[in-house]
Amino acid sequence: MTRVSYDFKSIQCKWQDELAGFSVSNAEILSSKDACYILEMLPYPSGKFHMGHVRNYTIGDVVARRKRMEGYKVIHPIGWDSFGMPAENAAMSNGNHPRKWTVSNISDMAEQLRCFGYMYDWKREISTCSAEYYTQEQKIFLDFYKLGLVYRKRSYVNWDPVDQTVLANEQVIDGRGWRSGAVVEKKFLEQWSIRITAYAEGLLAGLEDLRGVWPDKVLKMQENWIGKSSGAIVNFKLVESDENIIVFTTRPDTLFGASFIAISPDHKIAKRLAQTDDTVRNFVDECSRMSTTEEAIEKAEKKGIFTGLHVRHPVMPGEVLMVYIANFVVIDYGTGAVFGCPAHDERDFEFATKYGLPIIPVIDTEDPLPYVGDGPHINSQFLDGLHLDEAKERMILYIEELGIGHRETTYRLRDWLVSRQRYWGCPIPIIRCPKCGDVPADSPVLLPDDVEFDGKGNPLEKHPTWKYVKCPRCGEDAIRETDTLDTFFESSWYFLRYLDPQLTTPINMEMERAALPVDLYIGGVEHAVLHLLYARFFMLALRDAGYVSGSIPFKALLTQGMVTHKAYKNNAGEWVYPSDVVRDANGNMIDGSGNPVTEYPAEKMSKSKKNVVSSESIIDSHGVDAVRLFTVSDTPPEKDFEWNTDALDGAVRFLRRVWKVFSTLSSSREQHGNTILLKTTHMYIKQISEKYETNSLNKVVALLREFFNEIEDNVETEDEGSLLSAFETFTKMLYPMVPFICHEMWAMLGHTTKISDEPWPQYDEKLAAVETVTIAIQVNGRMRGTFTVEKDADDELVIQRAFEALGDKYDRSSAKKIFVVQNRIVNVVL
RNA sequence: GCCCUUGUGGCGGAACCGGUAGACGCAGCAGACUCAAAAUCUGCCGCUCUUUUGAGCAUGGGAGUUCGAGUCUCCCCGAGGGCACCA
Repeated sequence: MTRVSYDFKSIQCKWQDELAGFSVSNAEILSSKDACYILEMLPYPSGKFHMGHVRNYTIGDVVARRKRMEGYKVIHPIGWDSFGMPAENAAMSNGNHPRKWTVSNISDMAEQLRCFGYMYDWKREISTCSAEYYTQEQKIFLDFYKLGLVYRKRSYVNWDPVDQTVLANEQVIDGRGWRSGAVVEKKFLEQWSIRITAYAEGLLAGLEDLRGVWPDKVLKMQENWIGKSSGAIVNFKLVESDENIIVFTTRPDTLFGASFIAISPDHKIAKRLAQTDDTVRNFVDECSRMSTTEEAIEKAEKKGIFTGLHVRHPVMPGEVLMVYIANFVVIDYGTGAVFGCPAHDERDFEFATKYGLPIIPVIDTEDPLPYVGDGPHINSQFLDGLHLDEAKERMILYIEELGIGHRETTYRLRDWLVSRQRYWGCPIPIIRCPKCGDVPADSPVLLPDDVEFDGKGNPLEKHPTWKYVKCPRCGEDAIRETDTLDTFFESSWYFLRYLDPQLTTPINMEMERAALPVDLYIGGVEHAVLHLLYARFFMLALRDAGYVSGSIPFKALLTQGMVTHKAYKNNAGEWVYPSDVVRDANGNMIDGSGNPVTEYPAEKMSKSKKNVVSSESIIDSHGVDAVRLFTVSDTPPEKDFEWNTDALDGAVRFLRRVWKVFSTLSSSREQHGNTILLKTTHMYIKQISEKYETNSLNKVVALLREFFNEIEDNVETEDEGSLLSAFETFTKMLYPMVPFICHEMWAMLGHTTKISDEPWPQYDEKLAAVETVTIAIQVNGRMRGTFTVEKDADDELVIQRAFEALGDKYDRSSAKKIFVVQNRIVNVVL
């Protein structure tokens, strides 16, 4: 065998093209029953390929390569989420057109992906900013429109003052824009929305199908986001007029404890009063100025103002309740009005105490008020003595009987606001005609290229000609909608487009039946309620629009953790690159100029903290295989991964050792009898396959290293053929993680076929079986030694051997009881 | 405030269904090779006492169930995440 040293650079060069991709045609997929769709969240082409990408795509590639060896027709596509703000911002700062900027970034990033040896089907590549993609999306949009799932209305919306656009609820995190981080303002604007709330129940039910295959955390987050609550609607009649105040409650059982009504400052009655009453107007204005950030809400005092109005108690004739406008009642949940039951609600209690309102207990309890738990009802006429669930039920039936209310379920989920006042997005294909109203565009709406970026407003709005069109219905002058779609719209269905990216209709349904749901979807957990909720909604809506047959986009989900690194700051308050931190003579950390440095705990890699590691420099110094191996070693995929250059060195060291053993192998395949390594090999095939199956890649690496240690230990003693055979099996199982070195070794071992075409190793149950086991001996539950015995030996023999091993110190006759767990333990109780 | 997850050596992490805690690595220590260093190889490596042998203590803390608990139950503490004037 050739004895050249491990030179990762030449190996990378040699196999780059070989590894760059595998294509499986639709014909192959449709004719076989073994499609396996492995997908990683598509990247935004920022131009920067960071360690988060490396981790995400390495995990996906390892899984895809192994599935392919297992004989599946693997669909493993890649594409570009290429609409969005950064391209437009770049255009504003350097005058480069967003398309040019985007295309050039895509080519840079595609090159990086090739460098890492990721196996993609490049024939399926898509870019969401291409007309082929977004014009198909417009068809979907219009079909949703026809189904009544799209509407335009004026309402309070989240306005991001930095990105100069509105945002969906899901995109506001702690009162700030998800991308810009700016405090979101409330504006009353006319915007396009998607009726995702129509699918609230379906989205909730769909979570049940994903239990066990999606992380519990994600299911829980979506469940909370949808926020179903059941209760009742109750009408309270105003004393002063014929009007009603409609209230939603989850506690109709406490209706007899009602002592006031509170309406939102944005409630129509509050607004009407504000027109004539200065005190009310001042109060309403004050509330609208109130910040909606978390901290502000935390601190805000419960405040209210009496309207002068009263309502009749719906179930206690003769009783009258005062109506307040209160700052804690929000307009966009329930009906924007509540009844206050201070005895059994903390907020109502605070309010009632402040304004001297009655506190009427209706649940018998020893606990101090407010008491929100269950208990027998009191002061509640026909509910007296009943507990929570039954009391609720009886009250709902009662108000339904009286015709003053009904059972009601509400959701926290809001409709998805999808219009954005930006250029670089999919144009909303609607034409606004003064005569006909909103009319669907009769042909695809292309983004014009000749636009100006001066940073003020939407360039489409200011384009001299683009928006002026004739109405497709009446032929009169009309204008195009100049808003574009939220970019989450594109990522909500791209996994369907990969199945047939050139098709002249949006989705190839035959392929959808064959390939969906995606078998494994890999990406960051930050999309738990954004992208992952929208994609689930899309499947439901697309099914109703006749585009797909299934309802689940992703069968299994793996949310990988962040890549983190320690950060360092010097005494001047500047962040310092980890590589610039050294230790002085006293062992204290200092930077290059000798300033003392403080270490900060590992955090997500970010340029501003200088704790980034560039993928280019690291593959240059350590090689792609080592980086790939390292990123799947040690840490489970779903946990945060702390970058550690020493451990990366360890990965290189391991590959060198592998190479060293490889270069001493003989080409002889002659084997002499039943060897130790044969059994070892089968045991490891079994274990490693199992760990791959659950995507426990860190455990796969540990087992591969154990297996290799065994091979290495037997280099001198095993016959050449057995050694070679064990090593080849090892190489096949190592290959999905480090494809470059494995391709090279496989070829040099004299194979004319490629390792990527090898079938996954199978094990023989008999050979993989353990023959002897080590049994632990305990006396009164304390470890007192071990002994070995053949597997499945009967208890009597095991007990005998245990006492032999214990020696003279213990006598069997003095044992009160002896517990034997087969193949594991003997516990002698004295 | 509510909900969820989580806590194991100096570090990342293993440990099937309650049955030998610490696999596999990283760091560290000692030795071999070397003029020396690096690389490589060999050995050690939870803590305390002990000459070896061994004994005791150890999975955030405290109780409990059990022959036996990292694993199950209850209480408390810490960390991370989600939601939030949600009626």
